[in-house]
Amino acid sequence: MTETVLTIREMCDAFNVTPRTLRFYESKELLFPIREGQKRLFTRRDRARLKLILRGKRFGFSLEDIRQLLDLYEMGDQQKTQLSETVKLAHQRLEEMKRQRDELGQTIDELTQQIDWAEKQLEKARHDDAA
Amino acid sequence: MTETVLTIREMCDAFNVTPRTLRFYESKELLFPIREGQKRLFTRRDRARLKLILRGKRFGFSLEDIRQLLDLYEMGDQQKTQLSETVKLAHQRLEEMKRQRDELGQTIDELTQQIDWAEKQLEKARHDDAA
DNA sequence: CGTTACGGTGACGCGAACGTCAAGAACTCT
DNA sequence: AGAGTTCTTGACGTTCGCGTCACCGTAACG
Repeated sequence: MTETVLTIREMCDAFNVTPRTLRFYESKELLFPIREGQKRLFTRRDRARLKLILRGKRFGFSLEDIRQLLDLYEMGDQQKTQLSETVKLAHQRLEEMKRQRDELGQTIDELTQQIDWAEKQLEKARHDDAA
Repeated sequence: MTETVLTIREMCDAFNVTPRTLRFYESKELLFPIREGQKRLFTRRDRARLKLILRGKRFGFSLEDIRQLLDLYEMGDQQKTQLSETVKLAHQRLEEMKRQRDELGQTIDELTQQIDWAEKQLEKARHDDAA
C-alpha cells in the first residue's frame, strides 16, 4: 500500500484550485494534510474529501454544510452518541438533496421546452427574412 | 383576467423573503414590480420570476447567472440577434444542469449507502451494549 | 554564495448577497 | 392633530469564500 501523498502544488494541479483554497479548507477543518516539517502533504483521504467538497459546492452547499456531511463519511470507530446525531442530520440532508434533484429535473424539462420554443422562433425569423 | 398584484409585505410572506431581498433583486434587474406612487406592486410575472430565482439559488447559481436564464423565459418579440446568443448560453446551462443532476444522483446513492452502514453500526452497538 | 523556486504564515482586500439602521413620505385610526 | 403602521430611499455593516500582498524559511542550482 504505497500511500502516495501530494504536495500542495500537485494537489492544486490535480483539482484545479489554488494553494490559498487548500490552506483555507484546512483552516476550516475540511482537509487534514500531514506535515513534513512545515510542508503539507495531502493523502488519499484528502483527495477523496476535496472531491466531495468541490461537488458539494456545485450543489450550492456552504462549506460548513459540507464539513458536517464529510464527517459522516469518516466515522470508523467514533462515539456512538455523535453517530446517532450525525445520522439524523444526514437523513435531513438526504431529503434535501432528493428534493433538489427533483426540482432540478423539473427545471431541466422547463428549460428544454423554452429552448425548443426559442429555436422555433429563430427558424421562423430566418424564414421571414427570406421573404 | 384579474391581474392580482401583491404588496411587498404580501410578496415577502408568500415566498418567505425580506423586503430588503426584493428591493435588492429589483436593483439587480431580476424583478420589475410596477409602481403605484412610490410603492411597489408585484405582478404574476414577478411571482413566476421569484420562484425561479429561489430555485436557481438552491442549485448554486449566482444571481447574475439566474438573470440571464430568466431572460430566456421572457422573450416575446425581442431582437433575434440576442435571442441566438441567449439560446447558446441556455444550451450550456442546460448541460451544466444535467451534469449536476447526474452528480447529485450519484451523491445521493453514496450518502444512502453511508447512512445504511452507519445505522448498522448503531444496531451492532446496541447489541453489544445488551451483552 | 547569491538567487531562484517553492512553501509557509499573517493580514488586509474584495465581490456577492443581503442585514441593519436612519430619516422621511403616506395612509389610517381615534 | 397626534400616533401608529407601512412603505420608501440611502448608506453603512456583515458573512462567506477566497485573492492578494508582504515577509520569512529552506532546499537546490549555477
